[in-house]
Amino acid sequence: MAGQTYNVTEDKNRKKFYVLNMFPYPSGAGLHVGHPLGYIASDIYARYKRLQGFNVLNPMGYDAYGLPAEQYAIQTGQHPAITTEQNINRYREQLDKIGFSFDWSREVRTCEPGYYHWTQWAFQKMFGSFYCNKCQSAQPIEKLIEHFEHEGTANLDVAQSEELTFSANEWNAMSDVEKQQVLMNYRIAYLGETMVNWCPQLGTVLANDEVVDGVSERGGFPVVQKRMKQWCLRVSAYAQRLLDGLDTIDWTESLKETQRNWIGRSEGTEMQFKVAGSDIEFTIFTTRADTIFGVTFMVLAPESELVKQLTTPDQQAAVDEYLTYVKKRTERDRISDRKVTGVFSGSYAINPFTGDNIPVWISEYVLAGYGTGAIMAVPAHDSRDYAFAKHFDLPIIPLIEGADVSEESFDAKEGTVMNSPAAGKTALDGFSLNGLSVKEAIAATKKFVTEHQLGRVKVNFRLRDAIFSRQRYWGEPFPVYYKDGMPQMLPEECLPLQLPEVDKFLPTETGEPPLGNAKRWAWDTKTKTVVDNSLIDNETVFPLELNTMPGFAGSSAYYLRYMDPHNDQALVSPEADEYWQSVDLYVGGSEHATGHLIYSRFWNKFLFDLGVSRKEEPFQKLVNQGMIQGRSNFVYRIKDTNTFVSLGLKDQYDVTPLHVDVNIVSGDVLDLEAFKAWRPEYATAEFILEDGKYICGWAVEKMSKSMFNVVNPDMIVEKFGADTLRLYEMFLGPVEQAKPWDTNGIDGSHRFLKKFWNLFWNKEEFAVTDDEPTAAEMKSLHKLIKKVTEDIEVFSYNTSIPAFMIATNELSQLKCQKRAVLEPMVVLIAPFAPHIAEELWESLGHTTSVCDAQWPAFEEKYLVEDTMKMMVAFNGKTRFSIDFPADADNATIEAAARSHELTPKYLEDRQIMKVIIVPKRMINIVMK
RNA sequence: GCCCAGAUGGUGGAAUUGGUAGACACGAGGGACUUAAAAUCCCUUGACCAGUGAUGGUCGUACGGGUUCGAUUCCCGUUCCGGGCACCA
Repeated sequence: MAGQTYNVTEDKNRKKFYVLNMFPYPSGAGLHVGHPLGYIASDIYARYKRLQGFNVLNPMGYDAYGLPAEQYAIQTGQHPAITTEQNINRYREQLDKIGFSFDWSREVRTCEPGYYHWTQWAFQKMFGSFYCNKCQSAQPIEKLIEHFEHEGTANLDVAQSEELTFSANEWNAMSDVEKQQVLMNYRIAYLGETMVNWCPQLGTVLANDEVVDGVSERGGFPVVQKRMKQWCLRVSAYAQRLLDGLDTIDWTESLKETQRNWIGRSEGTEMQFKVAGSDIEFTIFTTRADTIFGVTFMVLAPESELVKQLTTPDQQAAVDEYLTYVKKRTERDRISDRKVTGVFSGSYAINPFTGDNIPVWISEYVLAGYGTGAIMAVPAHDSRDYAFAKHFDLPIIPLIEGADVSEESFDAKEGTVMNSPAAGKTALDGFSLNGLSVKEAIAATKKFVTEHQLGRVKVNFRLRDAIFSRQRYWGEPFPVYYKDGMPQMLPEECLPLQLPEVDKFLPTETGEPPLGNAKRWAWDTKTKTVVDNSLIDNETVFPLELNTMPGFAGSSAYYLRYMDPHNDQALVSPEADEYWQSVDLYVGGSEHATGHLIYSRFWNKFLFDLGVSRKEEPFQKLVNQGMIQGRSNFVYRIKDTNTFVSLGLKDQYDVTPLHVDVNIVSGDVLDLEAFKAWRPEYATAEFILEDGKYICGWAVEKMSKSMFNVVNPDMIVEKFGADTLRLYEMFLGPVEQAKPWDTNGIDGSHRFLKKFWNLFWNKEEFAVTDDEPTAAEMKSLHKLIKKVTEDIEVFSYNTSIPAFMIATNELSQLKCQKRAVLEPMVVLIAPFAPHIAEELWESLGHTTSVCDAQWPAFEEKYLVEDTMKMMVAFNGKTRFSIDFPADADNATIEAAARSHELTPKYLEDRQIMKVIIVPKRMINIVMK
């Protein structure tokens, strides 16, 4: 084992297999037993594939940029690079103890210039690209410029922030800065003034997936909406491809569903509404075009630009007051108290189908960021509109036959349409939906709207562009400088732009990001070097970007970098990429479903468009390992005393439950001396015991320091060995499932390994003979091969291990010491318990590593049962069973039946009419 | 509210295609070895009923129905737990 490496090269003579774990953020707390779960599962798979002859890439690295190191730096002044380095060393030490087969020569760290070179490079490429909807691909921005020079915005079908209209002449007449501003509207990485999630406590903006329930995911601080100029990635351009790609990959249905929800495709209609008494026209988006005859009011988002235009002078004061109120509310407020608020704008819109005047309201329940920020409200068939109409006493017109809308709206898309138009009224061009089903009505309305140019069919996505700036120090710097207020990219050959030194990691006094503290953070365009800020003259020396990139930047393409980690000419060479293609098995937590797993799919699709990545989807199969929860222990202190009472007796006293360190509890029995030594205040503790023991209470909680339920893998390895830890983690339950850690059961796994060992070791020496194995021994072996092979393929390791245990028990009873049986068993156990396998392999007289052995193939002939069972059942019950030889013919079966109770008399007595023999397991069915 | 995935002994969980439910392990109880302890090994362990006993019977996979000779498995409905999305029009 010593000195063995698992380093691989692109060996074209062998088939490749790429196994990947989500790389960890090296936190100061080190690994607990939950972290290695996924690594163990994927390591088993990697070792299995290697034994099958695959060239397996199984790399590991560190997602090294992150908030905790920066916050530690702010508190202590310790440079985050130092903290990160220390934590990485600790992680490596812990990982090495568990015996993973990682190719450490390919290790990456996102914070190293050699790595983030390519993060910056990809960002620059995104800046230099736009998204063409027609060819569904990213294209160089030069192509767009060419289009503008010839046609302006005519015949343009591209992803954009706003729909702009200008002619070729207008474009050509623009100044350079104006052109730059226009292009920003189309770039895939763009500087955009948008509403962002601003977290004042963290002093930075956050992406949508970093905000949970209106507070920051890290720290749980309030988040407010703020208009800011930030770098953004046009992820939304890829929405349809991100959705379609899900059908091509082997992920769990629930994870795909989560991504589908997040992408939020919705097919609907955009319709234009004119404003009464003016030539203003505005557009709304609806999925229920069929409800156009039930519209009784319109609603604008408070942030909508239309608010200014549509507010009448006599409503101005009320509207202003409302806008002030809305501005004060944080995201959290809006979620927690969902009260109905709003104000009338004073204007009326005209229903294009009926000509009716409809009041236009303003309310925060309409979101500026989705659709057009304006809706048509149909209170009868939308619960939100219904609540609004009830609150402000607006009319409600039911449109579905039989729907009772006196108490609540009827939101379901079913039923027969009525009142469309209402009796005695006529709509534009005699249009009517009455009598149609809702589905038909939606289709008919879409058709009518398109033909009469009242609007268009439109697909909307909930997926927002990713905000890509963070006001932090410990992240990738943008390779960007500013000239005339417009961002300029550093020349490609000047990358990487290295993170500068600062003396303070906090924002500057003027509120600029931490990089504002850097003294040497200016770009000299002549020498193409970073120079002192004092040299900035805005002619040849310019200020550099002060924001840094977010956490997901470095993790978005690391799987490509592992293919060719030391290449300083390219992110990945075409040769390496051609060989490794994409990740075959990706293992990690499902908490990344809407973050990393969306961003890296987007990032990879962009690189695919560029021709850098050969596969459109980066991760073919994905397995989410479940979280390992902690199992906390409690002691019960009698109030106002230092006396602790055992679990069974606690109800007789008035007690306070207190968390106790699980490491001084064994099988829920407290180690009293260790408890007294645990904390000074317990040194004089007294105990009320039951049966001479102190029994602790327990509960399943998140594994965390504060609950004293963190179990460190190092301790397990020290006590039982890495193989026991590996085996036990797999035996705990299905890999995908969340489950509590319970050290109690670990003895079983440990005992099994000892038993396995004792198949070879007869207390004095390794004893294995070259005798031919018996059929029974071969059967035991081949059943095991089949079971383990199939289980590994579908990742159900927890059922594989019992198979080992059964086989081991069977063979130990057979006093098996046959080489032909034991050698394959060692190979089989090798993925699960590599250390013991390696030692046994050597003891069997092999000079090569067990990794060079071949995974055994099972032979069908040993699997066939020698006896079959015939089951006799009637009245829904199995009555008895008869054994007979497996190769029996019908006469033999009949004879077997007759020799038992299944005689004609038996059948007659029970009024059994007929016996059916079905194939498969030869089960007999007896019918009355 | 919408969507997805679940529910099996005291516990974690097996049963992969509809075919003897509860593999394997933990825990518990009993026993062997031992001066003793540790270690190891063996037996019992879903519930209930009958029997001294071997054993036999009934019930039993959240709940209520259905399909089937036969359902943990398939279908319909209900309850509960977990996850995702959520003023997304």
